[in-house]
Amino acid sequence: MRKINPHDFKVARRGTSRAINRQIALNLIRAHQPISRADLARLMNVRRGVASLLVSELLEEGLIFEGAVGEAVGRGRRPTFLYIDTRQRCIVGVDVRASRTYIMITDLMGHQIGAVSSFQTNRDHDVLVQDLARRVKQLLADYKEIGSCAGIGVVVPGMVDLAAGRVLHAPTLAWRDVNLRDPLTAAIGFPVHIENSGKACALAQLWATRSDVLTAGHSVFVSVSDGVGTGIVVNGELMRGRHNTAGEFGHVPLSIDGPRCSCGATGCWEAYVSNIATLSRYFGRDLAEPGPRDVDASTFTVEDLIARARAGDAKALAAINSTARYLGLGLASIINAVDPARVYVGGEITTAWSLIEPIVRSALRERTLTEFGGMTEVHVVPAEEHPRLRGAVALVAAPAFAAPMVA
Amino acid sequence: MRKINPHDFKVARRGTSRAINRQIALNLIRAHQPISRADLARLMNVRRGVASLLVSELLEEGLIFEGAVGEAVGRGRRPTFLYIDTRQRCIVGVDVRASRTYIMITDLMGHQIGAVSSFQTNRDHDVLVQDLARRVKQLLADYKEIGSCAGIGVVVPGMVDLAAGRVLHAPTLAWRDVNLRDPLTAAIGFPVHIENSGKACALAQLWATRSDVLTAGHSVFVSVSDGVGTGIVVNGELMRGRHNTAGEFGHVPLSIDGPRCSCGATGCWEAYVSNIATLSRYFGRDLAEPGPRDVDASTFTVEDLIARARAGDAKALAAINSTARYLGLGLASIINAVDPARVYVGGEITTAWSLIEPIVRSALRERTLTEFGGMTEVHVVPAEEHPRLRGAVALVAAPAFAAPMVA
DNA sequence: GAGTATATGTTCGTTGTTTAGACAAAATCA
DNA sequence: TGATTTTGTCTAAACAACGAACATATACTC
Repeated sequence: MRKINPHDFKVARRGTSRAINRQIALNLIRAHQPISRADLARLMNVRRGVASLLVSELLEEGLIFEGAVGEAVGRGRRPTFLYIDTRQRCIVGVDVRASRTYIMITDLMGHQIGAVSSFQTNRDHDVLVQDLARRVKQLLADYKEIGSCAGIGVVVPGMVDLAAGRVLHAPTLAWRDVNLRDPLTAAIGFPVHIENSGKACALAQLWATRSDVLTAGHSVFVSVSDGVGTGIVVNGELMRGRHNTAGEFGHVPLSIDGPRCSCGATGCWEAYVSNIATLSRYFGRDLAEPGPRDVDASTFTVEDLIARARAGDAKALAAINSTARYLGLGLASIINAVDPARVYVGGEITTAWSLIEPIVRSALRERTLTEFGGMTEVHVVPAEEHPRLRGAVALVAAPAFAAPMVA
Repeated sequence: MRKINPHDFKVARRGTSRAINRQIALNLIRAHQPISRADLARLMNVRRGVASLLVSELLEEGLIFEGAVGEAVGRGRRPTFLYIDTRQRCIVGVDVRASRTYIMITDLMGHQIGAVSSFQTNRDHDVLVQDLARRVKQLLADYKEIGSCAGIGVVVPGMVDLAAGRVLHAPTLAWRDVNLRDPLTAAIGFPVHIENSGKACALAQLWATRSDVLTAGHSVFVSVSDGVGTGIVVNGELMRGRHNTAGEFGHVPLSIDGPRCSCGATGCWEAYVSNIATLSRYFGRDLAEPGPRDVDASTFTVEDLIARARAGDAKALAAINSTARYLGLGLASIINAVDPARVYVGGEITTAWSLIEPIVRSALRERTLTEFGGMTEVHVVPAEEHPRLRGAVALVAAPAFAAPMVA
């Protein structure tokens, strides 16, 4: 039950019905391919004639293509199968992180082509833009046979002004109000989309075809790394808020008297569960504080810590278990606030999931208000799936499939 | 950019464009009445012919009516003004609270008719249903000349299963899984809508005509009384989540080591800012704990406390100031999570707003992540506006104006 | 192998809706 | 009194869903 905004609405024009049904058809083909015109008509509950017209329109625009004639199910004429046309177009996804920047190339469905490459992130954004432009151009040249590029998606660990294409604040990169989109667009020559990494991860899961049935348009992505990034999907739409800064559950407190957080406040969830927090707990001091560090502490990662815990280091296990408990307590707050059908968790800590899952779940149940909330599905997204890169790709791929704005 | 759910979508039928434009027209008349067909056509950017057809449809259905011929602005034929037809229909709003239950009767626009009445809440829900049915019937008989009743809206301080019309859990009433809707419908004979009070308050503000311009579909309602109720509006739609339990920011922690909350957990925001928490702070002990209470503590209200603070009682002022600070800290979490254009605050504590606003604002700024967030408008809703009763009424009134479900 | 049944995909007339423009009615101004 | 302007209605054209018929292609049956 949405309210129509009397100052910003979309009147239905002559072509609106067609536009709506066209997008529905496109999405059904995406979700059920290979699929025939007749099956499409049955799914949409319209006459075959209508489905045929919609299909011919999508064919003309090159969004879908007719594959081989399929096998007949019983008797009768064999169907001609339809597919999303992922040939001749590609998407480049870029994940800018504090230490390294990752690049991936995919087809229009977001299927990975070739390997993920990476290079050291230069914190001077002008240099980074040049680095990126060179590498993206090289990648597109290497995969020339795949066809033209539909766009570049870039995710950054910080807040983004979508309209201006600017990174408002990225603490780990020490960026403030950096225009990344326009210089990149100018240097590469293809449209560039920029977004916060947590939001993009949530988008990627929303648009992943496998998630269709269960999440029903309500899901949450929590990315635990140096910081904690979150993206919230409500009613099938990413929650952006008034300034595209919604969804920052990483800085909701667990204890306002708790440890200092990178954001300047104290006791944020992030200050309890981020990789830095976990390592600090292990080393028994605050790694965020400036000061001398031994070699161990500066190169030692959470993966190393998990390895030690698995090898029987009780102190390592205790540090991870603490993080697990705080993770569950924070997830409970998100579940109480959003009531999602599923929570996705990504980040290095998930490699220890078999160790920590019971602790996470028990902490989660401890603070969820309802029995349903306590049973909320928590789904681990392993690093090999490259959730941030998939999010970057989704920035480019998703708009073509989105519902038209109406009413 | 909403995703189309390939398992639950709405195909555009022949009448879909009409249905969309009909609702837009209805909303524009609601927002701009009195308005002529020609002005409506200009606002919608359609031909006058289309607007005329839409209007005649709305006239036939009795949703609007033609008023007197208006004054001509310059030369030319005078316009005939259109209005939402609030005659001959009424709505009854019911606010069930732990101590008392309130009843109000309004027209279809939600404009109050007569005075608000109230009676003591009987915690036996069967008795309460009978009490309510009798009083609502009496009220409708008293205002017989207003016309037939479009429906009864009931708000309760607890979680509600909308599909089943059941109150899942209302702690202050000690209700669990109580079917309120069906017995009430049977006893009164008009459709009954039940909803959580925080959600309903948010709905009422969303549908209040004055808020159209500024909130842009992103707003939050926080109701501070015995507990803390919240309702979140995202993209012009109330955030319900998978089980209609979304929006419970009252139980997001300020400090997980903090005081015990009625929900069973510790350190919830509610345990810091609810009226009970404020009074406990003043009396120096936990009022939620069972045990002997002096007369003072059981009849003394937050309003009394505020009166003492205004009269110069330093201890009272300190208790209120603490609440103000915690209020601001919690609001910051909501703002970080939702990034609303405006936050509405209701409840007894708002009568002290002139005292506490600077403290609330400063605490809010302390924990908001962005400058924009820190500037988020906080709007006090005084008790005289009866926000919960308006919410109850909105449950009945809003569906007629909502955008049609499409795509 | 011919005929029948069945499924796919196209075509065509019907109905409903927006779009474009003309027209009558009503008011102001010269 | 006539020109001008605005409102509201009406008509034809374009467009899209609806409904049914038709051609095509395959499998099954006798």
